[in-house]
Amino acid sequence: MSSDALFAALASPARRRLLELLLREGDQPAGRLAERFDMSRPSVSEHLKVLRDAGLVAEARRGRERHYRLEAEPLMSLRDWLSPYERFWRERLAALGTILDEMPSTMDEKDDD
Amino acid sequence: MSSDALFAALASPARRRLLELLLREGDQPAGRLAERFDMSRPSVSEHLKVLRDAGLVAEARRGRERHYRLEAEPLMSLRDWLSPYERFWRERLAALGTILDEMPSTMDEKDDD
DNA sequence: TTGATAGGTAGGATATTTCCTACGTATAGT
DNA sequence: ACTATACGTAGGAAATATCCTACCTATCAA
Repeated sequence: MSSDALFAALASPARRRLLELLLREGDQPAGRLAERFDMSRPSVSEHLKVLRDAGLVAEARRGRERHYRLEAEPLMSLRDWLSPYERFWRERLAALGTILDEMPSTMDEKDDD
Repeated sequence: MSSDALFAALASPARRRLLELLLREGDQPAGRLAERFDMSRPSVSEHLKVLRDAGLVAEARRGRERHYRLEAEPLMSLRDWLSPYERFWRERLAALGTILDEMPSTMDEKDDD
């Protein structure tokens, strides 16, 4: 409902890395995820909690392990949030193109970057 | 370059609101933006600084005013960040569709939630 | 030049985040 | 039943974020 939790969850590099690991390597138990981090296991566990609260991951208990899986749905609301900005961006690009089209053609120099 | 500053900038509701104001109402001087907030003008000014540092807004000095405008380009890197998750999301949706297709057709009950 | 306006910066109080080391709970294996 | 493993939670230290009230600078207008 509130996108605040979503944006806040994504603000931490550690949490974005967790999402990326789940995306690229699939579901994993918490411990296996934690191994990859320089930080303590409980800290990773807390980051997982933030992601859980934001609906970005879900856990499934398998024996004494807890397997986490990516839940991408909330990210689709991020895409929705983004889209008017994308429209804005495209309009600016289009306007820039028009300006360039209207420029004297004698201005053809090489541009490198 | 680093997306950390971008995500961090978007983490604050006040800053997202600033972006939205610039998107929907166009360029505005800092003071006019600040009027809309419950917080003090210097606080808004600091939020604008964070947005500036993230490349999300640019200022143009006009007399004693500073007009801010939206710079949507960094948000396009957010879209890029998002896209693999969107692909993931679509694949899950497709998989769900397949499962539903393979279900016995006798299972058509109403579901409410 | 003097005064008013626009808006940034400094310093500080308070809240929040991030990380840690214990510690608790549940499951698996013996 | 006992021990080890997996993993969360508690409590707290330290860093960072958020907000405030001064305060400073630059421009405009008389």
